[in-house]
Amino acid sequence: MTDAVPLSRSTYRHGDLKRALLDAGIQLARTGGPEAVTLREATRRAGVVPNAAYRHFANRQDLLAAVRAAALSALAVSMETDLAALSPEQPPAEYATASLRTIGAAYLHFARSEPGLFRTAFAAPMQELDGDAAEQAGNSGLNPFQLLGVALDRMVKAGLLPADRRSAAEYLAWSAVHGLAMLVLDGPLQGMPPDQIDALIPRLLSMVEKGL
Amino acid sequence: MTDAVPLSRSTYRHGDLKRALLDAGIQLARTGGPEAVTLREATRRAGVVPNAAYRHFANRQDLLAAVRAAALSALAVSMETDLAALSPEQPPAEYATASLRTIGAAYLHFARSEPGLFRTAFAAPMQELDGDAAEQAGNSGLNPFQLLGVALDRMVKAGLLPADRRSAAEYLAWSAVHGLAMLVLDGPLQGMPPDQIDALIPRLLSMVEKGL
DNA sequence: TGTACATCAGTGAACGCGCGTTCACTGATGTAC
DNA sequence: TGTACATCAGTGAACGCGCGTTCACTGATGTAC
Repeated sequence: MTDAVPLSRSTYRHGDLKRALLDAGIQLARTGGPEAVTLREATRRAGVVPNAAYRHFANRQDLLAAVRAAALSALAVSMETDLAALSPEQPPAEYATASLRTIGAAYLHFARSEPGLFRTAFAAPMQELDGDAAEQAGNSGLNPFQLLGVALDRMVKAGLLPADRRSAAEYLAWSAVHGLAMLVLDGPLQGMPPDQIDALIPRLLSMVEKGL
Repeated sequence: MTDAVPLSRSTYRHGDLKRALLDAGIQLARTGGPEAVTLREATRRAGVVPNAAYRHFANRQDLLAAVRAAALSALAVSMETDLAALSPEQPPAEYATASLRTIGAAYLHFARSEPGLFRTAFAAPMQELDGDAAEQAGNSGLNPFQLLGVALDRMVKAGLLPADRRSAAEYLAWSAVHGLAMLVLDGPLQGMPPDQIDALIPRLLSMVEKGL
């Protein structure tokens, strides 16, 4: 994705096949989830012969990893956008809870509006959860997991979360929203009417907030 | 699975190919999850030609559905076993919380000890969540979802859960445990050391208990 | 400014794989007489 | 009790599918002189 010299080596034969394959992969993931991301279909869409992909990706897994990174980045950006709409001027306690709820709501909104990307992002181990994997990050340079961490830190600072419960709190909050997302997307709650899901979300976020 | 006359039509040619295919399917699911449940491999293991499966299952989906039902039933039985170890004599409040925690713990234990079956059970819509789909049920005749409902009812009766929060509370509790299970099994938390997960579980269950 | 050359992105053809599913069949079993 | 027959569980062979991946190639581009 981010080469050392991204511009100098543009337009050669196809122009930018790597980018084209990645874009095709993202589209495939949007529509059909991770299983739909195949080298043959991606090259087909890029108007290129199947094995041409091997000039830019080691194999199918490699392309899939790039798509996954893009999906995670998209989620991070989406979270940041919603967070930016919050006023940091408000009382710390309100700001902290609003941050946490915004993160959770953005997560679930992403899951519902981009189910294919969501499934692609989270159907496999995430590299360097805490590290600085730039490809997964949003504009701030933080990935979704790290953004959640920031929100939880605010909760502690605001006195809403005891410091001794801060550790690993990410995983608890994450579990709750992730579980609902999966139940609704892939699981037994697939048939649930959207407005019933809408009603569930604030209740779930309240549970996390109070239960942490 | 449960024919009207299950014994009368046994041993014919193969003996009980339907059962053999189902068993093979369950083993495949245990090892490789739902994707591993294929007609060809199931028939191979049953020592039979591939298309013989069509005498007993309409197609691959049909076999998979049977395997899924068996997986759900296994989870229900596991929950019931743990619940049976509880003493109903104890104070209602304790009994209720213990029931709820036992359900959650059993769910997570099943997910971790039988990841393939777990993924098979919950990677698709569950038929008749509230209905009496006997194939998914444990010995009590209740499926996992219904067992959770019973535990929540006890919470209400014990005065630990306000009645106006009872509705749809299943989905909130379920989301939390399901999320952790998925993160650990298929998701970004795959690499987490088991004892760290062990430590997380009671905290998650507390969160649900307090947050509901 | 022009020419020879090396690079390497994309081609063309082919592999082997395992899958689900359909077809016409055969022969052991259960049953009617 | 014995025999003819119908049933239908399992056979054998074959289909088409899409996939990932490897091989030797070619020809447009960038570069060195």
